[in-house]
Amino acid sequence: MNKKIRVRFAPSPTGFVHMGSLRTTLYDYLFARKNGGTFVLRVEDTDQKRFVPGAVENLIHTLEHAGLKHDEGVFLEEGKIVQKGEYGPYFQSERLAIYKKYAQQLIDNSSAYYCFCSQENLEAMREVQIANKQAPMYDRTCLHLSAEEIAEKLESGAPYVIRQKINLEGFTEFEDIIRGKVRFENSLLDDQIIMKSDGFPTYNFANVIDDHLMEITHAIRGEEFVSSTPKYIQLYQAFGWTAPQFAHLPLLLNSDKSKLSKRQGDVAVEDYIKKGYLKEAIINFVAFLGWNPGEGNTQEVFSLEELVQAFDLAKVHKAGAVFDLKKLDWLNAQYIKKLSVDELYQKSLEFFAQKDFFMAATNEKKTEAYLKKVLTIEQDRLVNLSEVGENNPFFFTEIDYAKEMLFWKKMTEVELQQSLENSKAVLANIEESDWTTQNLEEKLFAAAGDKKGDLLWPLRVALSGAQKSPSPMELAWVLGKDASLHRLDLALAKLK
RNA sequence: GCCGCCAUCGUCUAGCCCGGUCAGGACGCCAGGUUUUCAUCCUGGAAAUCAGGGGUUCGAAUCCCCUUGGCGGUACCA
Repeated sequence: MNKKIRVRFAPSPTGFVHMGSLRTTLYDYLFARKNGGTFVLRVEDTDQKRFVPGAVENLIHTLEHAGLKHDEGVFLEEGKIVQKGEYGPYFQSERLAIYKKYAQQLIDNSSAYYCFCSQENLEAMREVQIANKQAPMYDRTCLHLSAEEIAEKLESGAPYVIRQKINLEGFTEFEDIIRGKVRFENSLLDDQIIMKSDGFPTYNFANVIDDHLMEITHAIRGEEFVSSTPKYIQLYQAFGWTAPQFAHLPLLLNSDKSKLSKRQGDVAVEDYIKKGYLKEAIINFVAFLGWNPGEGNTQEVFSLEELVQAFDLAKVHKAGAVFDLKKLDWLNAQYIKKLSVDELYQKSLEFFAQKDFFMAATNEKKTEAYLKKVLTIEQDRLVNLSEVGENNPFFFTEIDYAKEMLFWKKMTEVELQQSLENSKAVLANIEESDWTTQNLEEKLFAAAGDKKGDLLWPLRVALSGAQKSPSPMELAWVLGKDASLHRLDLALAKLK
């Protein structure tokens, strides 16, 4: 009853981390942290056909990047996969002998049996059943084989699987932490395969064996496993084991409410990282898809630590949640605003490096000091890191623009020239050491009087070549005195 | 088909367990303000007859029943 809480994240290594998997892991993590439990990472690599090289490394890397550190199981150390903990091995592919032993135990106590039916026959049987509007279920042909027949077939090396012998009487029910009581009629349960003909266990079997052997107390997983849970429970019963507590999480949905899929957009955590979403924003966002602190709490932005404090598995919803990028964007912008310029700079470098306009820029525009100035201005305008510099390429490139853009409202050419000369005089009079946005603003405002547009608009265009840009003071500050004066000269040259 | 789960603004949701404020917040959207443009920021607004229909009750989003719709499962995938 007071056993130490142990949860596991048990992904199959298919190559990338699905957003849904991230949320499951996050809930595992939050639940473990909140309750002082242990969080185990176990790799469910029982499907050899789906083996993807490098998937495990990628998986661990992504989880660690997200900050969801586990305590036990499979880790990555200096690029190498290592296993830590007293319940290993943590790769199911390395536990084959264990599954074999337990499967044998079930055969010995008549809770499982050999099945020699071919896949073609099974398929044909299923088709007939469906045609007859019956539920597709194994017909137990092999359950009735005599001991001699079984021995003979095994002797001859015939391929076989091992099936769980379901107890068809009565019903099986369990108490789901999220859904409450769920009950299934046993007569509807299928004699599912627990050991495949290649000697590997199915997820349906390995999951039960490992959760028990690893002393998992709470099985937190996706809703898609609800209907197989009664079979797992029968397995626990057949062994005389106590089942863990179950918590089945609601699904993540596309905007059309179908299960979140690749076809309708990016589903991999890595995709969002590459697009410049901060891990904190992704975690925060995904945490609220299917859960909410409730009780009138209206806080939206939560750090991982705050999530640990507020999290409650019982408050997780039952209904699926649509994955709404707009809210992710907003959250990401919030997190970007909270960054220090140093942090923003560090995180932005790789994104700058992806831009042609940046790579083509002169060296003095790639310095740390210069980029930090650019980022200071952009911080409030960024939705994600990948758009860094994108809206203000004039910080990096030479500019060109039509002369007409320089005019503010109904200004004449003479007035425009005066305006630009005026700006030039003001800027020329400011010492390099006083070159701050605050001081620039003070001096420019003083020179502009109450007709700010007449002075500031031409200056903006002269400095940026664009109609939409940060303020002229900010532009001048980033560009520096020399470049600003130079760009003013270029503007004046257009009037000649 | 069969089994199971679910159902509050467009979206994420609070409220539901312990019936009784104009059903609250956030994103998005619209309008206004700040402002030299953009963004930020501030203010305001539209937005759910609480899926529909029956009950129970003085009173139901909240309790009960039915219907509908959506989703999941029904593999030698997980």
